[in-house]
Amino acid sequence: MDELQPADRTAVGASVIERLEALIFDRLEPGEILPSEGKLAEALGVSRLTVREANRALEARGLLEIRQGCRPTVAAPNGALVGDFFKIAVRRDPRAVLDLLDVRMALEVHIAALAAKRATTADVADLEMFVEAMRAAVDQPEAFHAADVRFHEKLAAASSNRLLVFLIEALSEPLRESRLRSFAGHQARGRGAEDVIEQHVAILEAVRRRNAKAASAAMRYHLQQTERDLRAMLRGAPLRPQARGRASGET
Amino acid sequence: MDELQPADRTAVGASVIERLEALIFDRLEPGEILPSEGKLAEALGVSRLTVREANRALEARGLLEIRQGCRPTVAAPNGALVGDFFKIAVRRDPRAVLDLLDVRMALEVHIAALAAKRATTADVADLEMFVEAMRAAVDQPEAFHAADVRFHEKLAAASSNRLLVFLIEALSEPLRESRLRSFAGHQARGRGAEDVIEQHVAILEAVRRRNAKAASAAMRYHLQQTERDLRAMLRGAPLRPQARGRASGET
DNA sequence: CACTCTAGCCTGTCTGATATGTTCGTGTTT
DNA sequence: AAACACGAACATATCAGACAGGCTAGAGTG
Repeated sequence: MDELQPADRTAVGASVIERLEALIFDRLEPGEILPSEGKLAEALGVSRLTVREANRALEARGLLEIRQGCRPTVAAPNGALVGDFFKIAVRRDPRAVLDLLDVRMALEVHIAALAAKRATTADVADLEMFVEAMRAAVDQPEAFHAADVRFHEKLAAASSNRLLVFLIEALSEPLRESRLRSFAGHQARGRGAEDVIEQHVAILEAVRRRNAKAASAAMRYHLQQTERDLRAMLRGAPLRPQARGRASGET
Repeated sequence: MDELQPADRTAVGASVIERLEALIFDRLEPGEILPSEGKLAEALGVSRLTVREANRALEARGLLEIRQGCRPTVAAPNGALVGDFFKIAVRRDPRAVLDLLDVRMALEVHIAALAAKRATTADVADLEMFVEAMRAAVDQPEAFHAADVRFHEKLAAASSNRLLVFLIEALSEPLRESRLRSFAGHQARGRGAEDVIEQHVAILEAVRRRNAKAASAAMRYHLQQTERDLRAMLRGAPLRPQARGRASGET
């Protein structure tokens, strides 16, 4: 009698979402595939439409991946959702970029400390490699920036905390979109690149020595310098409206 | 020729989502309402179903609120999405709770420093009030815990960083679900409550004195103690399976 | 003026049909 | 025999029309 009969024709969707969610968490691993919409509709006693909407909702929550022609596959957790949230916040209020920098400071400083405690020798070797890549790319802003990002991502990974990795990942996207990238390029061109490398070396060496406090301090200094240069550049050339190819055409 | 005509009948949904997104960000404020599904379908030249799915997708991303009978309203940004992400991560791997504690440590330590720099006298007064509430509730675990949470939320607000507020909000939900709440109650019963109050006072006083370093240190100590006690309790009585009313009945 | 109640709007769900993308087995070719 | 091309079966994407149930505001009543 407790089998939920479709007496209420209005809460069916939510019920289907819950049941699919339970199915995904309790019986399936990331990468596995779900039955097709038709099969699920029949099994759950609802229409294909309802299953479809449930699938889309779960996709939006990062639990499923849906492509036309293929059955839905269970998605591995990733920071895309959180990145979306940050992007939305910035889009609603551009000043939120400064808040993003605060968040990054908080996370990276802690990451540096954790990495100093938990990094393996292999991790340290990888970090060193990225610093070398930066040295080799002082004249190539793109490559320099890429190596910079990889260094920070690797450091997050070395903290052995997957959530921190996701969060750093989520932060880098909206920060990059906010013209901080062109800034990084600008930064790399001048002799500032050497300072940036030096700051990364300081972090790396602190991690190698397993000195959490020094790693935190080095990271804090690095981000403070980055933010200071950024603010200086923004004052110098404040938000030049991105010159896209769009001349006119606002539907 | 580049006006997206519905020649492709397969990318219509994504296009509608993008257009609605632009509409929401560029022309509407939180609280305003969108046209009904039917109107939008007609205006965009697609079927009601497509608009409906777009609406649900935007709802899942935290941009809309949809209730039966009412037209969709633009939602204010909130941390629910991020909270969902954390909850999902924990559900996939319960050990992620420890990662959550790391994240909280990172954020709260930074929040304490920012609050020391930015808090107004009114903020400090509010914080003091919550400490008083904790003092008055040493024998009422529920109220004690509530005041504790309010203190931390208020501190985040005093950092003048809305993203940090959302993140703290997002963290508290899954942490509470992870039986940390019963722990807080347990903690409040013993004389540990006095220690906890003392730790909050230390944070409060550091903020009042505008001493960012001291505030950070006090917060770090507080969270370290909390985590230490938590681990001790988990070792003492490891995950007692929640005794619900369910005797038997797994579908 | 306050209260009720209903008509109309809106979302929730179902049915059935067509278009488009994916996969995999089959058959052909080299 | 192996590699490639092709098509049938399957799966999702979208459309159209219909009905059920929730919500709101304005008409009507006391």
